Amino acid sequence: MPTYSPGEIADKTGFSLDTLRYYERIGLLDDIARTPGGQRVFDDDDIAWLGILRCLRNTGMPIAQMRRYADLTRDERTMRERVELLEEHDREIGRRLAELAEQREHIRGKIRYYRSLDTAGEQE
Amino acid sequence: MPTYSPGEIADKTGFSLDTLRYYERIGLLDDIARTPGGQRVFDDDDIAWLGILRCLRNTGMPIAQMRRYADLTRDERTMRERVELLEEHDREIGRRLAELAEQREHIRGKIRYYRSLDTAGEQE
DNA sequence: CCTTGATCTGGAGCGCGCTCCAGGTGGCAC
DNA sequence: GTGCCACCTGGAGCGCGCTCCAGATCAAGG
Repeated sequence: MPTYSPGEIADKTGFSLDTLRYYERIGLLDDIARTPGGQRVFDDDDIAWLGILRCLRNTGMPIAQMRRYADLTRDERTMRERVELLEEHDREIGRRLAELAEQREHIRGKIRYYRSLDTAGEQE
Repeated sequence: MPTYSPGEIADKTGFSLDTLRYYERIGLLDDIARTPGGQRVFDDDDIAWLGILRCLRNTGMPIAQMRRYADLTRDERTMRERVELLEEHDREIGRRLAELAEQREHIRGKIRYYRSLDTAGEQE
């Protein structure tokens, strides 16, 4: 299995080195392998997990909830709870999509309004 | 034209009293009328403006950009720039909608995966 | 070896967007 | 008048999610 240095992982995942260390500190990331000298060594499983974190993060999940999810993944018997957590998050995303789309219409209405004024003003 | 106390406005707009004062301090809100004694008095125009702010904020516009928009509305000759600002924001919303929808699919895939494991596990 | 650049640690600091506080004033009901 | 609650001001504080720093160590090339 290939391994990667922290710098490579920062490039691949888009998380900064500081963020990777921060995530490890707060328990979002655990058991990152180390060289005998203490430098971190990542593998493809770590990349996959970071991909999940990136996805949850980008969809607005708070860190506290991601930690809860991370904790659940440490116990094999928590499939049900993981599904519940993700489903609640999915519903949250649904609400945000709906709100965003609705508010977008207001903004577009505003744009049309300005455009109409602008056109009217250019008639001279 | 009816007028409203700060408390009524907080109720109507969902902004807290502190946030209303904060918005006035940083220049998102100006010329709020006052009683002779110095208490704020809002009117329907203020409510409309706060509605716009609420919309921009709910769609993730940073305060710095809302300030820029607020500044533009103080000059009649800035219709073009206002439209540009709103259109850029509209595009930003579009990007966020697309990203949210895409990542949601990943999460749903994850849910389906857990579900399949769960069902398999229940066969005993 | 020695250099050089990547990485290590613990802890302080930051930017955003509010939120809270102390101490004082306004204004309406009684 | 007198309560009493709403509201005022300036400024400090907070929660989140990183981000930066100092000073030390590691690892690979020459």
